[in-house]
Amino acid sequence: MNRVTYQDIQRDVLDRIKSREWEPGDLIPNEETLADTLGCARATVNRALRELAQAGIIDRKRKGGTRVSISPIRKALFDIPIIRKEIENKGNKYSFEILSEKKTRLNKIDGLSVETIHKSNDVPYAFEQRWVSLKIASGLKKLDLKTISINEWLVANIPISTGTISFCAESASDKERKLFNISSNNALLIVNRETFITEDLVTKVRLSYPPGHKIKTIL
Amino acid sequence: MNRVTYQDIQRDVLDRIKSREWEPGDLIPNEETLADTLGCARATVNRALRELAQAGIIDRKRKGGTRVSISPIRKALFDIPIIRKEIENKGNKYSFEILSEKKTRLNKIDGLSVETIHKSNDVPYAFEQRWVSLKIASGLKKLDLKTISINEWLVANIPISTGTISFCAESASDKERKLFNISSNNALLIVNRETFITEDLVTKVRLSYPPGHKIKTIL
DNA sequence: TACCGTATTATGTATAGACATAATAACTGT
DNA sequence: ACAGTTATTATGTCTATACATAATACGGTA
Repeated sequence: MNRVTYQDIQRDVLDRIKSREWEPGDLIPNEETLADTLGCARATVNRALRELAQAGIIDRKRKGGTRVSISPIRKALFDIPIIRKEIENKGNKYSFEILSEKKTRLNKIDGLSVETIHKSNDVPYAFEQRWVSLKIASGLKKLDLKTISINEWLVANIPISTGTISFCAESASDKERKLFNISSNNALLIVNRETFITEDLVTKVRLSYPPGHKIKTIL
Repeated sequence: MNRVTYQDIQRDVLDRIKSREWEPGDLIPNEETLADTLGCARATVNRALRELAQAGIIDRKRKGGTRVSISPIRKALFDIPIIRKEIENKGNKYSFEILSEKKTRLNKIDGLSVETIHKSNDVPYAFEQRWVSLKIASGLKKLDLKTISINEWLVANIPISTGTISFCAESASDKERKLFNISSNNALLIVNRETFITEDLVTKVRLSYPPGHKIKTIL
């Protein structure tokens, strides 16, 4: 006489959708009847369905009821780790080198521009061009930069932020061709990130990865 | 005498983290004391914190308590829409053209290989190379292919699936250079997707986007 | 000291009941 | 037929309580 868990309910619902008992667009029974037929409380059904809705599997509307999502805008969750961890997780040695560092202005805000090359087992792994607001960078002493990368410093010291991230492809510049030691006009994967703390641009990063690099996730 | 909602609690917690009252790595009060000080039920605090944990803001462990996550921005949620919608959402006209179609085997499984070019206002937008398992493709008649793309047919007809997605950059092939009308050896953004239904590979797609294309999300 | 069982603790989950809210349906009078 | 009001419905949320479970701390025994 085991209890019905919210995960049981999720499995049940997913099975019915997979078996096409409930097809995309179909209205499924309401929480109360589901609770009755499954033998559990409505709150439990609610939690199960709420999470499925978050995942984009079903759509819910007050009074309108719950239906199987018709064009599931599938959502892919990517982990954006610290580069050091990304490398160490592969069992490789991480190191980095600061190539340049100078004061610049971005959108009329004083800041620091830093170029870093991240290495995996001493082989260039990613090239980082970063601008950091001086307001933030003031906490960033020269000493720090010798031991940890800005990337990591920021993550550890700026707990909450919002921002945007985008992926695109670009041909390698001369500088990048030299850094990654690639011969011809090759394709780099570029990640652009802007980070804000309550409206203020804190840092802006362009990361370039050499040909062959993949950013992967499981749906 | 308004009630405290779980969203109030989330705001409160986020504010304390932003103001560095609670720093990365810090243990925060347990659910019961939070409920007492905020004047609400533990279940409400639980829901608030559970969602923040899902978002990667905090880490929770039974008996261990709840602490502010050390590397907070590590998850990015991307929407993977149907290409037609992606184009129509920009207010452009969607069309597509099937370039080739033939039976092939992949991992000893019979299937159909189809090459499609997706267009936005009649300009090539993305090039799709897809393999679909014949078991699945049997439901896919010639008629269907004239009116909707496989991409869309699959999304509408295969409600639930798991799989992998990866991004990378590649230099354009001769074929792609012609399709996108690009002059030199240019960088394409490549999206590779594999979709499974309970262990069985259903479809495998390689999508290539011309130089300049961006896939973006808000953190 | 090393090991093993037990107590403690914080989170995880289920429940019944209540009320809130958004969206629709039904009804009303003009 | 129409616009405006009211009723109904399904989801959304909060509460209080209970018990489950994972991880740690605390013992005592060999």
